[in-house]
Amino acid sequence: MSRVPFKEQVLRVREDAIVEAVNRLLVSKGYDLMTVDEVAAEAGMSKASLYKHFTSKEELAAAAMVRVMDRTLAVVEGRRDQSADASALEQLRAVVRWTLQVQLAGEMPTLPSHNSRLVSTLKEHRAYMDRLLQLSEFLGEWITEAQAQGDINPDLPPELVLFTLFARACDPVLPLLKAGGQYQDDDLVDWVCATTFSGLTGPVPAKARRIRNAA
Amino acid sequence: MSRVPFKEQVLRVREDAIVEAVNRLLVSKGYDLMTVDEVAAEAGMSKASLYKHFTSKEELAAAAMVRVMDRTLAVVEGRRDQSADASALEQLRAVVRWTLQVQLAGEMPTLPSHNSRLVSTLKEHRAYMDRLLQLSEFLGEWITEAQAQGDINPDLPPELVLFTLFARACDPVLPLLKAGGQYQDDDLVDWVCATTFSGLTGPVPAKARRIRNAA
DNA sequence: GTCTATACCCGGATAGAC
DNA sequence: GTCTATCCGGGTATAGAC
Repeated sequence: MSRVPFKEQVLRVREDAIVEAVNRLLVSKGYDLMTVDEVAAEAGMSKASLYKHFTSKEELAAAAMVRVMDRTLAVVEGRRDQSADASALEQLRAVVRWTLQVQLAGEMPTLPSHNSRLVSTLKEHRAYMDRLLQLSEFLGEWITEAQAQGDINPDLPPELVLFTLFARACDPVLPLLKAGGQYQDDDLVDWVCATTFSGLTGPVPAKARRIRNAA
Repeated sequence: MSRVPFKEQVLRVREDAIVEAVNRLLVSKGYDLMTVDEVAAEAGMSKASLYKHFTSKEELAAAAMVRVMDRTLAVVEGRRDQSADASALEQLRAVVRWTLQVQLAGEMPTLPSHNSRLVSTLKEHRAYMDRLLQLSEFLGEWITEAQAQGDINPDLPPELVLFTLFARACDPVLPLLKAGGQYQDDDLVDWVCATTFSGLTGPVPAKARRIRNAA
């Protein structure tokens, strides 16, 4: 077996602690209000040490996004291999469900789209862009398959479907309802998942359809 | 007729210019990256003068939100009075369409939900909260009516429906697709509106339903 | 590589003359 | 009420000793 130098292991552990802290802070305060001092404090080191691992605040954010991308890719690839009998629509629905659960668990980081420095850092970031493209391809296959089977509206551009699914990762509806505090997490996930695929109208029972069409 | 003092007219005009500038900057850079210096420059006055009208950056943001609320309330009340024959669902759909168009036109301001100072300023802000509640009541009536008629899924909490509609005002799908630049604005509005009410599955033609249910 | 201390800058808010 | 000039907190990033 190949020996991993002890020093590198320590390095990895510390960097994991940093990225973990960034993730927590991105969730709780958002990128702009997150300070590098806080990250260092949460990760248990000084700010200067932190800057030896990551060269800028933008790089910290990118690392957190890489981490969540890896988690997502693991889920997607897992379902590819082990639930290959599921329909494309079911696969997509399962991924959305998982995304909503991660968000409810307070583990889904998001970044402000307005910050142009941050956006360009991400666009240059190989590790991040590779994973983003990889994920888009996986989902894209399921999307076109579901459209071919008529499970997703074939008139919609696949791009729009993809973005709509991505958008569930930062859907404001979930935190708003959770803040109200009068619903079970599972119900929230069910409802948002249902509206994503079936809309507010909902899956129309045959009876209601007849009545409405008659009107 | 009651005479409006000239000085007050000037005041109003200048404050309109300020709020207009804030709106533009909120759209283009977002709250965090918007600086009060920029607002003053765009409004054509010095920062110190600006602070005579609005006492803080948060108040500026609140004023912009009041403005967009007023625009929205005008649309809603207009449809109430002049399109009273439309179904509740049609009314809601029309409001969503209008919202999406405003967003595409680059006139829809949004605020970061993470900033707790900002959030508490808004919660204390009478003018803003009054309008928010008023709008929620108007939409709430249409929502329960549409649910009673079976046009909106009655199993969904009205709250969730309301939040889902509100969320269209800051839907990231629209700007993402617009950035791609290969679709007409009208199509984008149609598609997002369709997915909001009918979901990604889309309005299911009877034929497809039979085929799928048989499988 | 880790720390303490600090340079440097930017942005919100204000002082004080007019 | 408007301006110029300034304060001051806080944030990113770095210097330099260990």
